[in-house]
Amino acid sequence: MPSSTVENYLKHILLLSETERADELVSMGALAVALDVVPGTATTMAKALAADGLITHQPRYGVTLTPAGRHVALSVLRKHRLVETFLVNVLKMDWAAVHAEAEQLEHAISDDVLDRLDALLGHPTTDPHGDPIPSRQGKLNSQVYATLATCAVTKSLRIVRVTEQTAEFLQFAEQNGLRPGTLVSVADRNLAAGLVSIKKTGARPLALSLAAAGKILVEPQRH
Amino acid sequence: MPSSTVENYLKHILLLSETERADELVSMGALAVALDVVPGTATTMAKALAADGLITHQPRYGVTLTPAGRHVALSVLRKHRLVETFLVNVLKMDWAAVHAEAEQLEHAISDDVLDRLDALLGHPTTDPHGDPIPSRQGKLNSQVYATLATCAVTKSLRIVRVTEQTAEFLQFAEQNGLRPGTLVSVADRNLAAGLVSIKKTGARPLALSLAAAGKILVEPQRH
DNA sequence: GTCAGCATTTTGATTAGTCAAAATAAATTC
DNA sequence: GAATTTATTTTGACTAATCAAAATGCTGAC
Repeated sequence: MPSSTVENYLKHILLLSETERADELVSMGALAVALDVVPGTATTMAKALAADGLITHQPRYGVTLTPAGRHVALSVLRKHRLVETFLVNVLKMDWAAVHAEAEQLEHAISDDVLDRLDALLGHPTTDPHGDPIPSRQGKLNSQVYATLATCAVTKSLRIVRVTEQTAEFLQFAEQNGLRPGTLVSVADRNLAAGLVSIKKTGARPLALSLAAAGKILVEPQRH
Repeated sequence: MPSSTVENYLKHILLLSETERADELVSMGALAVALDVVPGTATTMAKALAADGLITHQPRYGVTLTPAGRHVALSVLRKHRLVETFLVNVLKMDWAAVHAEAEQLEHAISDDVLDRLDALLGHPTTDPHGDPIPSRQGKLNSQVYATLATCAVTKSLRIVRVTEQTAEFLQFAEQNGLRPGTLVSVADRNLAAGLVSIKKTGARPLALSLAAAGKILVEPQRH
């Protein structure tokens, strides 16, 4: 069994390689920041994971997951997102609090318990933040969506995902009703000022920084 | 936060001191066996826990929990038993499998999640094996029951608890319908042969070793 | 009362994961 | 193309938890 530490490294390598444009290596710097360790620690761990065949390490350039490493990472991510879904849907926990809980539970839950949880929840495909849940077979829907920072202005949009884990941001989103499923439109975008103004039907406009708007993924509203 | 290792030491000290007659010290030998480490490791850890004020250590004689240590131990035990109850009652898992699962989850679950689980389950006072669940305030019902090895013969009895964690024994008990709540009577007890013969109403008698019978706690049947 | 047997403690070593800080290599600037 | 900046790697050290095996100290038998 991989340790929780190993699971965390692999999970974050997966998440970082999703963020970067395809088949880019994940840098030691980015990995160290994600795991909150000094860069030297990330290098040491990278060598150990490479020796175990879980990642490939191109010294000085970065790492990628091997199939074996990706398999572990997807399993951890599936646990994380199903646990989050359970905590919100069944235990009625706050959207903003569940990430921290799931960080712990994802390493303690067995495949058997996970399967039962999955069935109890009705085999969901996304978690409460709209993040896709890897399938049991390890398939991860990584569809590319527009964000409130990049989509066309005034179009009728549906929020599909909020890609930010901090309780702070999620609380803000919650309070302003910016959850997956919510219908919004972009009223105005001012690149110079770095501001996006969005509007929920029947509510007053809300200003977001471009950075914040970029965390909210949307699709054209379906009818 | 105490590490999982520390939590496990404290939990097992609590469990061992429940087993022993009151206010006996828990020996390093017993502790080492319970935690599956060599005795020297238990000694080393005992000194560390004593330095942290979680136990008192009488060198060469044994250890007991301080109030602070007992508090941690009870919290872990509460998590363990509520998780077991959840796994059996909600996820419909097998009686025999849940102990191993709960060993992991007890260290990963927060107090907040635990409270919600407790409410979801309707604030149970015992887990599926009949083991008492410590209250949120840290009260542990440690009522002393007779066992099938010690109770009067032919009396009408109700099983209240099965004090054995191994999947093997629990599977055996399950298959023979020896769960908490089941009504049984002791048909015969042969101390020389070390055998107890028990009988469920409307079933044929079942032979148990004295050791096995001693794991099954009973009370006089209530009407 | 001495000694053998046993549990406990001590000692020295190991592994996983980490940090601080020095050394090195790559990229950027001029 | 040399020099500076920046990222990465290396080195040495530390902590938590563990084991193997030697040393110690109770305890009960004689």
